[in-house]
Amino acid sequence: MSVKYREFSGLNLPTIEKEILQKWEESNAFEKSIDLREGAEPFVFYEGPPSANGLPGIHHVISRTLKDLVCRYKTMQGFQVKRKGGWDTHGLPVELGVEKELGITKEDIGKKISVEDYNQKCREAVLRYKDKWDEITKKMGYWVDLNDPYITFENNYIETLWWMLKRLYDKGLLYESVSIQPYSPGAGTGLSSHELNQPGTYKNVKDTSVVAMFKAVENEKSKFLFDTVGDQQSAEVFFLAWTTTPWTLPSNLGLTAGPNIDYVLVKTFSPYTHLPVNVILAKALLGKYFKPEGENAGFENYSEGDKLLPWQILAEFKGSDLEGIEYEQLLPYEANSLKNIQSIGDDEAIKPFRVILGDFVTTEDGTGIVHTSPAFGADDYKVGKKYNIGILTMVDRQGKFVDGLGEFSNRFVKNYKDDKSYEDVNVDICVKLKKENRAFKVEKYEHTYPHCWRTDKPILYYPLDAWFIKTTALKDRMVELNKTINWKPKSTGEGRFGNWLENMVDWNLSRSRFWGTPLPVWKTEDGSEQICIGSIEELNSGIRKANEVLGGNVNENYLHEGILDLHKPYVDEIVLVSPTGKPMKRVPDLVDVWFDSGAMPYAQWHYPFENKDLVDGKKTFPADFICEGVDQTRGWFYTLHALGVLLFDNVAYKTVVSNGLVLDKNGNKMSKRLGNVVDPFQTIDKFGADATRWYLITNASPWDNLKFDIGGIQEVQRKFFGTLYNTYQFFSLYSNLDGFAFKEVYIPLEQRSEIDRWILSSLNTLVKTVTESMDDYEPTQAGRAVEEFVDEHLSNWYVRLCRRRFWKGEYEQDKIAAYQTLYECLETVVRLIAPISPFFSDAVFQNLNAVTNRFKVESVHHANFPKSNADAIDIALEERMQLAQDASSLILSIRKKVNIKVRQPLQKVLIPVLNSTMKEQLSKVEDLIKSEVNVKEIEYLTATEGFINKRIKPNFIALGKRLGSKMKTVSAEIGKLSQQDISRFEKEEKFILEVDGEPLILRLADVEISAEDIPGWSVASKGTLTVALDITISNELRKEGEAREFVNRIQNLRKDSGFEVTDRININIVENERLVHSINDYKNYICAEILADSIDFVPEISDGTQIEVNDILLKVSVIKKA
RNA sequence: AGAUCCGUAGCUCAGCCUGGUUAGAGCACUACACUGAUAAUGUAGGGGUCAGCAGUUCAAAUCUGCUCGGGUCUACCA
Repeated sequence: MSVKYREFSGLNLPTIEKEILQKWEESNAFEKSIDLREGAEPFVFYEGPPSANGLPGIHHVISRTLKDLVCRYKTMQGFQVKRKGGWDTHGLPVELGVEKELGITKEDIGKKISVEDYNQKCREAVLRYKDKWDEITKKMGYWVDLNDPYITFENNYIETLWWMLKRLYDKGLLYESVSIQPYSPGAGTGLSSHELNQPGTYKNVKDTSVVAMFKAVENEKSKFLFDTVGDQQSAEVFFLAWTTTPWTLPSNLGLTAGPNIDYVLVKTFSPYTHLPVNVILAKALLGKYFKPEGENAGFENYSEGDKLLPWQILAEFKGSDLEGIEYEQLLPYEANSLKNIQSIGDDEAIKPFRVILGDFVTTEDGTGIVHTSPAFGADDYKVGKKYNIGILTMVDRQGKFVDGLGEFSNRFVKNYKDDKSYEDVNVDICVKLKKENRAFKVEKYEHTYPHCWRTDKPILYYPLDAWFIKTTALKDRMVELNKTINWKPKSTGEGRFGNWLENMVDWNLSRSRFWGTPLPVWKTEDGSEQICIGSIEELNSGIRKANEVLGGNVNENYLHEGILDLHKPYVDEIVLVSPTGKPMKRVPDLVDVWFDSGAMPYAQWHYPFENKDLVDGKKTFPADFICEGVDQTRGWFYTLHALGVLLFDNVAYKTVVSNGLVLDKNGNKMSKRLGNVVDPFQTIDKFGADATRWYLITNASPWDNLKFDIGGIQEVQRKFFGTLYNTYQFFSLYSNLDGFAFKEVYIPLEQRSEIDRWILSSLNTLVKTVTESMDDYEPTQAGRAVEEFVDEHLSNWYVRLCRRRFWKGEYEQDKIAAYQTLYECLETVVRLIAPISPFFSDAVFQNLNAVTNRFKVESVHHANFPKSNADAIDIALEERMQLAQDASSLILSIRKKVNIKVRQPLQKVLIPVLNSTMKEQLSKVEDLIKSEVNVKEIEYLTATEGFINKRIKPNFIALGKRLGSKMKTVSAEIGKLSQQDISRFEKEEKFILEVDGEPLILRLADVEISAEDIPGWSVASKGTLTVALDITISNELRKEGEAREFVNRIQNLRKDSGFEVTDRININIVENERLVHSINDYKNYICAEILADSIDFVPEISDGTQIEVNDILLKVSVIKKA
């Protein structure tokens, strides 16, 4: 037996990991883990591509740990798990980073720097931190294939995107429309939601707000209003509508009411003109404009100076009653005439200036009637479209009013030019309305409003042309298929994602940026003809055709080789030709980067131009599993799902795990600003990837937010890895001495001792638990179960109780059984934890396997996951071991209380047994208890009246159901039972209780009886288990105790002297009256324990050591035999 | 504003789905013990209005509703 188990010199996870990493690299362990499963059933995993233009953070480590552990687990379960990596390379963050670096703004692109150069910069920037990413990937033990990653800016990738876009186009799911988007007149550009969410964009501002009065037209529809008003002098009826942006009023086309909101018609006076008026507003908002004491008061006596406005409700009705009522245009000018409105929309059916209905109306602010200008609000636009009230954009892209608006023409709606003499046009509009009896209330209103992060000016919501994917067309199918997806946690799928699907709007694909996938749509100048390109080949033939048809130098740079780069500016230089022979230019839009990532299932394989079968043959589609942060719910999870359903009528993933955020230890979000960002490199270097991974996984469920605390990693390192390490060290120490290499036949379970069968039973139960948890994507449960096993069962019970078996005696059956058992536990545990902590598990596995060669693999990651052996599981055994642990713990606590150390043997323990099962269970573990607590015998007490005091209490679960409300009375009655009653109850197994004059028959199952006390003994109890300890120390016991103390002291001396465990010794003791009997009586025992060949009492020792045994001092010398 | 997750010991978390009468564990703290696993370990102790309020129930940490606090996502609107 030349090969020995390698013994670690100390637990240093980072060092072990470096070593393992090197081995993995040398042996291509990752590639092999896939190759070894060639032909096996695939388990499909998609890597959500990170963007390498930022540094990896600790939050990347958690989601990658989750991905990695699932993939490793599935591999060990026999699946082939290919893991193609990828890089997300397009998009705004990249562009902003480059702009910052170059010190330019969007406007400079094409001026100070050409689009070509700019995009080149972006291309260089996207993989700026690739090295850092590769490093963290390696160090954290994330196995992913980065040799052949998909990169979203590559032509092949973009070509697949084009193919997809064309398919959508052909299906009629890609269309152009206006959408109302945040727009910065100062910067002259639309803003993405990302830009709008920059810190500090939402500012508290005071705006001039106005409640405007829209005069209702009297006709058949509005008759019921005017009837109520009667023939007052001024029979005018006004709708009140509030706005904080008076500049939108010239563009007003409708008034939106809530169909179920209660409205009232109120007779009152205008606070400004003091003319009698009748106004309509939501009933719930009356209090905002009218004082209670003004109701029905003094209309006749009202005069201009009066503070109190008299008012009276004339009628009450629902919003739905108002639908269709017309009103006079508030600010009519040339530019916003009905004729113009209809000609803008090219539709004579457009009918503005009506009351329409919308669900978005609330009664929290304003009047409950919303002034609606479809150009300047998304809700307005939507409802306006539904009612076909047209659209007016009376503000140009610079942020000023257009011509034809009288005195307001060409005035900026906000001070976009930093004009010192700027006068707020909103105020002037309000003044005009006041004068014309069209304003009911004008005031400054404070609210938050988004500002452009670049110009610091308030943004406008502005209609811009954009391309959309008609996701709403397949909404039902998306909802339906979502129900088949296994969401972890479930609530995210049903709640956050489900709601999102229910409220889906069409996907706005357009981005007016530079670095991204160009939308492959070309249009003729008049827009009458357009074409969507679906491949490079199609584009190249279009290039040639256009040159042939249009002649001249059209596309001359692209005739020879075709297009080489599918980005701007090149694609924009291409002119195509329409069927009717007109030139077509590309629409300038880029595609939302989320389309890039949502397309990765297909684009990563350049589908359908290559690898067609991978997708069509369902070999790599859909994914069995994906995992990202919960913030991806409406990002990647959505786009994957949308494209999967839209294009393939299939889910894109079967299981999705959305992990929570990583917060700092105080629960704050990590941010550079706060300086609380955890550097994953430092953490891993210091504590090791395994401890970090284990901590991240076991500390909280993946979907809960994690409060990241370095202290927690230290704890994991010490508690879990330290314990496992110690257990392994213990094993290797002794098996190296004994030469155990698992060469002997596997000893059948029935021939092993109780404790061996117990730990193996627990082990198999553990395997079952872990497998179930992992299958259910609950790694936290799995990890915690292993922790408990290693700590509580394996280390603190099995090894502690079995230590002697390893170091004492010959290498025979029982010892071999112990080795086999402990070995099996270690070998199984490391395979169980391999997915979570890939390094340490592999180190231990390889150390074990190097000696025994039980697995014909190089790495734990090539081994199979353990399978639970149901035959090895013995629930009764596990229960009685628990009983033994509890009993021991109780006895030790008594020893502690009366201050008798464990080395002092005691004679007897009494344990009252409540039934025969309990006695049977206890007697099977009797020896364990006795040796653990150093007691000679255990006596079982059966119900002997007077000796044991018993306690009885109702079994609430059983009785509660039966008794219901009588429970309280019965509970009290049971509590009153005497010791005699309880005995009789136990003997007869039933008891009749008088409750409210009625007999109630109780069975034993209806109550819980426990032993409480044994008068005259030292007792302790836990649950139904009670123990009593005989604490008298006889002379014989005292001597044995002293012998044991003596052994202990000598063992310490051996250790201090640096003797080997196997060295034999001779001992001389200076004669000592008080201990001579103890030592002589137990000489054989002592010699056996301390490996002594002789113990002699001598008159004097020259250079001995002073030791102490139970306060007795004596001098000894220990001599190692040569 | 809506959706969702979370709130249990000083800290990190179990328990909640399926309600049952002394609410657990680890860490930390205190004291004692142990010392052929020792960068360990055992025993004991203090420490809780289970965020708050209300409801359902014989019985609520557990079920329901509301409120408060924290996080995230979406939206930001007259």
